[in-house]
Amino acid sequence: MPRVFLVDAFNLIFRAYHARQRSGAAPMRTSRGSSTEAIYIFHNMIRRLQKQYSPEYLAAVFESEGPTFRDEAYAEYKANRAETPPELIEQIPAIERMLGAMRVPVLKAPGFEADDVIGTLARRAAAAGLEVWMISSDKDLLQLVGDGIFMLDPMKNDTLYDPAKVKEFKGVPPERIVGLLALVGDSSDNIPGAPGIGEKGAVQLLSQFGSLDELLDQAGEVSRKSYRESLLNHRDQIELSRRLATIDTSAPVEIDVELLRAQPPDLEALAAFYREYEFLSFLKELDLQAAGPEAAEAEGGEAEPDTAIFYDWKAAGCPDPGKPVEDVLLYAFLVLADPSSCALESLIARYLERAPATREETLRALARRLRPMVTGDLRRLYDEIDLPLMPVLLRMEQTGVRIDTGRLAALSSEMEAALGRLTDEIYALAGMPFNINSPKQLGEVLFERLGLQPQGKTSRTKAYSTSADVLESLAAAHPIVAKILDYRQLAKLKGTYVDALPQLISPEDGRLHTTFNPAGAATGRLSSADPNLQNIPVRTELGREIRSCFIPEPGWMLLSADYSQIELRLLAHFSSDSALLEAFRHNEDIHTRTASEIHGVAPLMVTPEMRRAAKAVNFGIVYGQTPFGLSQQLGIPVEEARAYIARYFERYPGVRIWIDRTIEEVRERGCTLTLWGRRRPIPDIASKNPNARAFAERTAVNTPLQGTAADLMRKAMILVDAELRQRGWRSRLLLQVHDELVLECPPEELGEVRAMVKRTMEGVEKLTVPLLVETADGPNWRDAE
DNA sequence: AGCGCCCCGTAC
DNA sequence: GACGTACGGGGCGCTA
Repeated sequence: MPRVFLVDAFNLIFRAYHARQRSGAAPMRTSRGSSTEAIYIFHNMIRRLQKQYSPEYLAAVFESEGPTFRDEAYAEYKANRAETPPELIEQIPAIERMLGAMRVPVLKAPGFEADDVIGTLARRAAAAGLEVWMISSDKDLLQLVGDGIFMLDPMKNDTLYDPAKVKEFKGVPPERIVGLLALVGDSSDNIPGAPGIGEKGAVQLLSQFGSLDELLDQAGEVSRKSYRESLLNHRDQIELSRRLATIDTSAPVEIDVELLRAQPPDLEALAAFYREYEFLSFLKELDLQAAGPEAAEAEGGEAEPDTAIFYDWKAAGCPDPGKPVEDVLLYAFLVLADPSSCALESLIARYLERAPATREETLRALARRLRPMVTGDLRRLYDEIDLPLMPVLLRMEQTGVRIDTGRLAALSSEMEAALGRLTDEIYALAGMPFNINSPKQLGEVLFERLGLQPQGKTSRTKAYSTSADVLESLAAAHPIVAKILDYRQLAKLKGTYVDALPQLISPEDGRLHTTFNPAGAATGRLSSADPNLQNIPVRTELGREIRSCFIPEPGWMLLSADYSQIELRLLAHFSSDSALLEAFRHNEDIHTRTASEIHGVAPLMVTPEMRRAAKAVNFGIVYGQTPFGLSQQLGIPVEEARAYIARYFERYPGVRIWIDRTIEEVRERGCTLTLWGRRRPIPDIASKNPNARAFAERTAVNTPLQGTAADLMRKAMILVDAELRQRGWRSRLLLQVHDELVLECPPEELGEVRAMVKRTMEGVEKLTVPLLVETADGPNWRDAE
């Protein structure tokens, strides 16, 4: 069906202009000093919409000058609105001229706002059988959505609103948006609404009573007193608010939709415009287009007729196997190894003179800049690991994982009740109610009201610390403390997992789909978000209850396979320390072995407490732990911790040597390297700030271990996925949690898949110590550990 | 109201 | 200050 795009010009110019100001971007001016920022932004937005969606009809709708019917109805209308910056106003005539050159019609109607013009045209075009997309970030327009009318919000990642999306976003369907606005009001338009009724209350009332009229008629029956009185006492004000919020769909716009049909630009006028406003890259592009395709290609460096350029695979989907692919995100991550620097905005700022008009051009330009930097080891990593991993990740994301929602809901109710009880008890012990979730209020209650001994202030704001280890040390001093610790754990697990996860379940297939970011961690680990499925609880009993809600397809099994002690094995490999090598070659329990070494007793004489301390030391070595850190961890004096660490290095001298050598090499080279040559720059290694330098040194030690483990796992995932597919098995990868893979398997495949996964993961690379993979399976994730 | 920072707490 | 890598929830202050 042909589409009509109605662009809410001023709304978008205003929003995009402010977004750019806030981002701190340098102001854009011509050499004569006139501002061109808004012109440039809007130009790019229109070009992008044209390229990306190729609408058959397109028009830009502007506000007309002078008062509208709303000003006549309500003198205070928009009285709160801040003055529009004059330099933005100045650019509007140029924008209209530019649209002329682009042959995009400009519409306005005196006495009406852009919303009314858009509404009128939208209804008319939809009635004529066209599909209408309103391009805007104005929530008021959502009232028009439905019956062939959609809204696209370019400021929100091109979110496209249909009636279901409106309901999801605002809590009410499009036909109740006006009611919602009338109740809630709008401070920026100075629409008063119903005092004391906020968005939540309004959604609840409208869902209960239906329309605004029904609500007003039955206002006496509203149960909450404050709402009832607000509705009864402010009826006139609510009616006025409704009138102001309602878009007029019968504005006098005497224009035939056919006149909005998309046309090619007036190239000469556009070139003149670009010249005048000094948009030189666009001017050059026009010249090249005029000179023909060969010239355009020569200008672009090597030919890319065939190559797909990616940044985000979720938008674009999987290319055919064998098709050349350049992924700008992967390139950037190999070069920079810093997740935040790999954001598109940040890459543009770092590598391009100015942002190209379209996303496609941006990616092309970035690929051209980054390509020559991905050579040698980095090129091999790209070709053999990072790129082949992408389809695997995409499949895992698309598959998702099944959740036992009933069990999760039951857990939520139990936890709710327990939290209620704890809250009462805590208030009673405190002698007053307060917000237990607020560290500030909690600190005041504990350390001022109840007089407990503060353990120190938090680093930045110098507030009382209420962290778990502080509270644990105070548990004996007052009975409230243990209750607060219980409350914290329950509130955390309930809020972060039990209540959050069901909301993210896809209505399409009832499964939970995460997003894996291949450039999410500086070491080369993956990260997982929305939801993060890499930090599902496991340590406490309640946490494991949550884990047990992750379940396979009915009748199938979950299979978990995890690398045992991968980082310590890599430490053995890198350091060649003979005791460490021997321990792993004999497949000893490494923590018991370390305890035995440190205390000079036979492994059989190692007590659980000795093993616990040794385990902390082993972990600490990998993280570059200090005596202070270990003393905190184990609750022992610093001197004792220092002695432990010293004993460790006496028994594993190769480790000491490797750590020193590694730091030295990073100092010379400026970066760390994994086994495959993935680089991470460590600029602070030469810092004069001792703190920064110490941090850099710990990073320098940790990154080769963590990063090599991450690379191993990436390779293993590619191999496991390939084998599953090649064998035509139905078993599939679901999750990766750094050293663990989770799959779901039909029962008849379980045995073979388990053996294959173990063999593949263990055999992924030949090291001087064996890699050991432990597998387990069960009817849920908890029981597959 | 939306955003960002902070504190805190999950995971490996 | 003090243990590496992440994500995210709630509080809270800032800006608009």
